[in-house]
This record gives sequence, structure tokens and C-alpha cells, in this order.
Amino acid sequence: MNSKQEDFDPLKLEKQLCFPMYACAKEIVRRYRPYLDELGITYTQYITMMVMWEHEKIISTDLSAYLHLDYGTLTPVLKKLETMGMVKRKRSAKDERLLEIELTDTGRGLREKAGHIPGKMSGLLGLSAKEAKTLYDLLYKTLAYMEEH
Amino acid sequence: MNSKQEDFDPLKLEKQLCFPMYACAKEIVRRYRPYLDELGITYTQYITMMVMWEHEKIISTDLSAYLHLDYGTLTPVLKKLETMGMVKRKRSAKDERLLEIELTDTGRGLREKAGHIPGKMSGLLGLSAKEAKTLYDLLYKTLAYMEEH
DNA sequence: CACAAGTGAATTGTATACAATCAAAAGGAG
DNA sequence: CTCCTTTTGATTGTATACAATTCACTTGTG
Repeated sequence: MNSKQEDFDPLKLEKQLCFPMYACAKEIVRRYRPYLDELGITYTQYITMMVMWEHEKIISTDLSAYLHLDYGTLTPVLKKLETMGMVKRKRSAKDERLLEIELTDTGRGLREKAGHIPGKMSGLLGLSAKEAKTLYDLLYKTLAYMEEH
Repeated sequence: MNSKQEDFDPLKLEKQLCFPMYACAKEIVRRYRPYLDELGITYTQYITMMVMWEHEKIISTDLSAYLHLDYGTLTPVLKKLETMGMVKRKRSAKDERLLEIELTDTGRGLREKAGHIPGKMSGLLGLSAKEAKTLYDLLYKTLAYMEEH
């Protein structure tokens, strides 16, 4: 009402692509919580464990790249996972600067308990399989573009 | 290699729709930082101000709903914006429980300085106008679905 | 080998983010 | 009007999230 061309105002919250992405991501993480609470882990710990389940052993640098997480975030997460017995942190023998993260038996065991989560979450978004695929592709396209710019 | 059907493992990070959303949202917010630093505000403060620029005056409850933000997050953000002189916080005369947030002249002035940001950010994603629209629609569809489930 | 430059990780400081809890105020039933 | 329930917002505690800085270790150069 204040502006003659309010609908075209690029500073309107609804016009921004970033905002629904930000809100949507938070909302989805929030929906994970009940299931992750059962496992006693947080969302950040969960995606870290997903990488560990795939790789068994990984250098901290690569983990940081996969998860798009800074060491300021990753270091406390990994220390927490270590105190929970899920992973082991160990300096590389070849290069003392490198930190190797290794999955433990306890960490492997958690995978079984987490097995039902993806199924529970899949219906949460209210999208058809085709829509979900489109969304998935657009998000990865955006991520790929941003990584090289 | 460990599993016979590794490509179909639902616990693979790449199979999850939530992860690219989470990573993408963080990445975009990160790209905002240089521009927002010039204004001396953070991303959360920025989206709060976008709502204020649209509404001039708003009840805290509604602001929380628009931004999908808890009071635990919103209260310190609003107090910070108040100390910066961007908004005023005031209890409603009709209902002392309600907190009214009102845009100040300083806050209005910030809008001019922020005017160039949407243009700067729009090319950041590497998507065509059509793709951006598709992404936008899918995100809002998901948000709407989650709000009623 | 000495040393400058570079890299990987940790630390520090600030700002989110949200569940759980609490307190003040409003609304409602008797 | 008084007790009870509900609602709104603030507070507390824990966990991110990242820029900036620091430190240990490695590599490259002469």
C-alpha cells in the first residue's frame, strides 16, 4: 500500500529464493529431531555419521568438504561423536597435520537403528516422486554452480 | 563396494533431499555476508528487516510465524536491532502480553542501502529464470505442506 | 640443513536456532 | 470477584555455524 509497485519490490521477503530455502531447510531439520532423539544424536551428527557409514575412514578435510562445514563446527561435532564412541580421531602417521576419522563398531551399529529414518522422512515434504526429483536436481545444480563460482 | 546394493542405500548422504537443501541454504546465506557486512547486519537481521520494511509495525507473534523463528532466536535479534536503532519494541496497550515491533526512521533508511542486494544475489545460483521459478514453487509448496502437517 | 611459505586443525568470539521452562497477563467458569 | 486455563514472550541450556586468529607440521628453496 505504501509503494506504488509493491508487488515488484525485490526486497519483499516472498520474492527472495533464499528465504524459502532457509525456512524449508530449518523446518525439515526440525522434523528429524524426534527420530534422531531416539538415537541420541543431532542432525549435524547424523549427516556426519552418514558420511562415516559410507567411508568407514576419512580425512577431516574431505569430511569438511562433503558436509560444507567449517572446522569451527566440525571439531566439536567430531569430539562429541568420539566421546559417544561412534568414531575415533587419530593423527595421520604420514602427515601429523591430518586428522583421520574412523568409524567404530558402535558407530556401525547405529546404522541399523537409523535405517527406518529415511522412509519415515520421505513422505514429509508432500511432493510427488517427480517433483522431489526436480527439486533434488535443482538443488544439486545450484550447489555445483556455487562451488565453482 | 561394501554393500551389494550400495546405490540403493537410503542412508547415503546423496540420496537425501534434506541434505542439499541444508547445504544450499547455508551456502547462500554465506554469500550474503559480504553485502550484509557493508550494512552492519546479519542474515537473520536482514530477513527480519525485510518483514519490517513491508509491515512498518507488526506483532511479535506474526513476525515469528513469517520468519519461522522461535522466541529464543527472535528475542535477542529484536533486542539487537533495537540497540542499533532499527526498530522499537513496545508492549501493546490493549494486551500487555503482546510485543509490538515498529520500524524507525533509521530502519527505513537502511532499506535504501539494501536496495542493490537482491540484484547482486540473483545471478548467484546459476539457474535460468524458469528453473528459479520451479525451485521457488517447489520450496513454497513444501513449506505449505509442512505447515499443515 | 636453515628458513620462509603454505596447509590443516583447533581455538575464540559472535550470532543463530530451538526445546524446555518460567512468568506475566488475559480470558473464562462458577 | 476468584480460581483455573491459555497465551505470549523471555530465559536457560545445548548445539550449531562461521570468520578470524593461532599453532603445529610440512614443503619448497637455496
